[in-house]
Amino acid sequence: MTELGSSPKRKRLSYDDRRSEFVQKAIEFFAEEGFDSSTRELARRLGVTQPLLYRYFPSKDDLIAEVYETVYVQRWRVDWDDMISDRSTPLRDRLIEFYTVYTEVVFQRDWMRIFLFAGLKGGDINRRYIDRVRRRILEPIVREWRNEQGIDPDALSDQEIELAWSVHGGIYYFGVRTEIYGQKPVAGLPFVIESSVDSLLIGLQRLNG
Amino acid sequence: MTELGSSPKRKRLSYDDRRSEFVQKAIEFFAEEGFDSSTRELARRLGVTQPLLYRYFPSKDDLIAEVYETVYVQRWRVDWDDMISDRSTPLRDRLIEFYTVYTEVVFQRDWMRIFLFAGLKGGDINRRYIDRVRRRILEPIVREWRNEQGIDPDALSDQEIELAWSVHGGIYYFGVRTEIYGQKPVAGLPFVIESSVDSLLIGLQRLNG
DNA sequence: GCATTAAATTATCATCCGATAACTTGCATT
DNA sequence: AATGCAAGTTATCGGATGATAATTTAATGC
Repeated sequence: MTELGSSPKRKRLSYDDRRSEFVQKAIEFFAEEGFDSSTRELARRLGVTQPLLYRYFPSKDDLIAEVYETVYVQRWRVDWDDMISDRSTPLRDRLIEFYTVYTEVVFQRDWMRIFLFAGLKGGDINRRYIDRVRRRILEPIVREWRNEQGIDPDALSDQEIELAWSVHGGIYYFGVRTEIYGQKPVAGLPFVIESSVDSLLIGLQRLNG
Repeated sequence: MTELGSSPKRKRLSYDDRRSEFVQKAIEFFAEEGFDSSTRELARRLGVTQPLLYRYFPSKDDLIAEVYETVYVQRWRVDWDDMISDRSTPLRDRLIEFYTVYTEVVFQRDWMRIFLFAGLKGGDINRRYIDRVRRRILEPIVREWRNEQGIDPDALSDQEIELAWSVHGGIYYFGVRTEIYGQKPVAGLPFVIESSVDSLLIGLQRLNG
């Protein structure tokens, strides 16, 4: 007879299984409570003792580093690049589709909160992520637009990128308001994505008028 | 002969002076180090002993509450309302002017960091601030635009507000990128504000097309 | 079934934290 | 100059925290 949820003596997992279980729970835990929360409380929620954590991670900071790695590297989808560059469909449709799936990943409470915690902690994770967004999302978008217009895709300007940032930020901030600050959105996410994409396309047009 | 910076025996300030000195330094301190940082370190930077803080604030949380109050209530400029509603100048100019002075206040490192820390801490400060932005900034903007168009100012729709949020968020996110994540902006703030305002005006036009 | 080994726990340390109580000292009033 | 009082410090408490060492215990190979 086992107890509810987990058996009373849930011991002796393999090293790899235990380790990934720790990282997974640590993501949830630190996302909700912040990185200043105690390893004891994390261990309590894992149903293990606190010193056990130190047999898998040399220090708390090492565990945190692993949390970063797992969230930001693991959840980046490689097919996003293809979605943006798939010239068999109109750019507007591509961008709406991309931001729909992108926000499915990014508009998750743990993702957003850990991103904010990391940014305030002052490491370079956020800077690196932002660079990646620019190179892998914004610049390709502008290039695709320029290609569709029949102008040199590689001659993109700083203003075009900054415009893309504004639109991207507008969408992102929708997630912050709803997921972090708990604001009920007055109109839905699909509307925000569509009008933002249109706004970007019109803005690019105006810049190259 | 006094030492550099402050006299060696800088004692006996009046209650009010000391209190506001504590609050002011606490804003800088918590903005940089987070609210989980110790009262001992804060006292050290103030050049006083830690128990002295407790003669001015019953608890650490009370001090933090005062930090919130000071930053968000004190720095809100009452003339913002007038700037948005001043019908002697074109709406576009008003909005550019407003966002120029608004970002001068909001794009400050301590303001932004405390806002983010507060949001992650989970109180209702951010929700209340966001409500205020909607009621005092976004709704007036949309009403002004509708008035300029000769349509009922009070018949504003959810989509119009959400559109204003996207533009507002795009501008705000520029501040987050530059002030929090330390990203060098590729184009300057004036460009972001101007193109964002234009984007809003065009978007409103499209919604009412 | 017994030994080996690594998973997991118990016990503990040094430090830090928020908060309180008791004591000291500078300043204004007379 | 003596006095009253509030500004400021010293000392300390109970609890939490990251981390380490020693010990126990469950699974695996023979």
